[in-house]
Amino acid sequence: MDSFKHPECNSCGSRVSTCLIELSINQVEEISHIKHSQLFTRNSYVFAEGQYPRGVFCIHKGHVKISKMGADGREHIISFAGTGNIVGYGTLLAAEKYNVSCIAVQDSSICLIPSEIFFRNVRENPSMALHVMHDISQELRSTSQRIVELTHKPIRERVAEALLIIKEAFGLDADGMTLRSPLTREEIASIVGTAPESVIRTLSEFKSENLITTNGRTIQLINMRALVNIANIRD
Amino acid sequence: MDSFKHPECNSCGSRVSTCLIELSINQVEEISHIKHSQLFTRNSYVFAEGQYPRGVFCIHKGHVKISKMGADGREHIISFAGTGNIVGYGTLLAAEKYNVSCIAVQDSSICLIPSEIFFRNVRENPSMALHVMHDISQELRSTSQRIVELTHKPIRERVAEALLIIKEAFGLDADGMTLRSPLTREEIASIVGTAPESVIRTLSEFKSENLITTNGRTIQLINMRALVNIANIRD
DNA sequence: TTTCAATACTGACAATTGTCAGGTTTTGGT
DNA sequence: ACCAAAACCTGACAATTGTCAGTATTGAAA
Repeated sequence: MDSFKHPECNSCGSRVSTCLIELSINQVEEISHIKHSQLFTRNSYVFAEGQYPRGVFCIHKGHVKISKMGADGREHIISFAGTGNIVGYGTLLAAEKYNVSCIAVQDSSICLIPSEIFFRNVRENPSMALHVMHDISQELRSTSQRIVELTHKPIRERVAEALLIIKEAFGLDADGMTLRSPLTREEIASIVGTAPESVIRTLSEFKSENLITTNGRTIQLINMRALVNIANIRD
Repeated sequence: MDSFKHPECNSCGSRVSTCLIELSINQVEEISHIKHSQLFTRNSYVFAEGQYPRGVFCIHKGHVKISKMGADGREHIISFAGTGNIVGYGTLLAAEKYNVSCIAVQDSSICLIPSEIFFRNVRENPSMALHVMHDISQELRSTSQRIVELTHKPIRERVAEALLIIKEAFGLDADGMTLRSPLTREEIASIVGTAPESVIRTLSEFKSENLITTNGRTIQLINMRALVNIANIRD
């Protein structure tokens, strides 16, 4: 979590893949000066449930999980974000405490854009405002989708889907099949909404059906088509 | 679903309880002329999964459920909205097809504000834009909350919580305990994410523990405190 | 390289929940 | 007020999933 040389906003992926694309060069320049930048090591908190937001976070490099503690003390992972994404504007705009935590799953370089400057730009720039609305709406859509999948699908389908979610979030190695994911089996269980043992058992099934192979913590998807089928996705 | 005499926006509850409060009298007047108004009977669709949005819906009077079909063909109810609420701006802003359906659970009077006029107001009025963002963010928060509760709580807790959700959405009769809800046991099951039989069984438990009484479809909450406890809510 | 704690895995068992089948009551339309 | 359809309820059973206990493997730090 040490401070270090600030990345330049101008050349940052977050600038072109998010609502910041709506800003002028001068506005980006201003943000570049005002923002804070930090390194977060794996498992360190970017923000935590119950804290008050002080701005929005740009992921300059790395990956984070958005998760939430259940009443029983178990984690549930709601989504992932990676290089070029912005996290935390939902809570900022709702003007409340965070109801989720954001935790680095890899060593990550992340910048904080303070509330005031974010709000000022949203207020003065209708295109940016619409872009933000668009992004939050998308988050809402995928969260609603997850509700239905978590409540109405058996574990086998949900584990298959989790593998696809991980692939989307972290990508594959050059071989086109090895998941670039630092997640433990327990974290996968927190995506699926089940116990780690159930995940492990399902992964063993998949192995014996030649859909995947594993090597320690890493997983290779060797029959993607079949996994998509099992996951039973329509959208 | 017949057309009928249009309600006046000026005196409508939606005007003061939503983002429309940010509009000037003239702007409200304009909407009042352009909007369409319809009566929806119980179980008729206000909009359906897969359709393209043509605007946002103001609930002048009545209640709707926002729900989604699972891959197994079972309904899941994500949330409710009632008199004075606006539904559907999430999808409109995401510029996609609806991924949820909106269905009247009572006979309801609902107005459609066309996309163009909604977008124009959002674009020209930063306060309205921020208000919309605020509301969507709140929806996102409660949807995230539901994910955790649905995946990590046993049925008993979720049924207790469903009763409290119904109370919030529909209110109580003058006696302070009878739920003003037209929902069937199957619909309650669609909130809880389980089979109707499981709901009925849990309600029977609650009855034998003197937490509720039932009279046909209607339910009286006679020990709210205990129900809150069982629901195991923290926020 | 060695060590040790964390993680991965397996099997057996228990608990929860879903499914099916049946009878009863309620509801809404005529 | 009646009737048919829908909704409610109960019990028995099956299937899924969670829990616990124990071993094997891994990988990060000394």
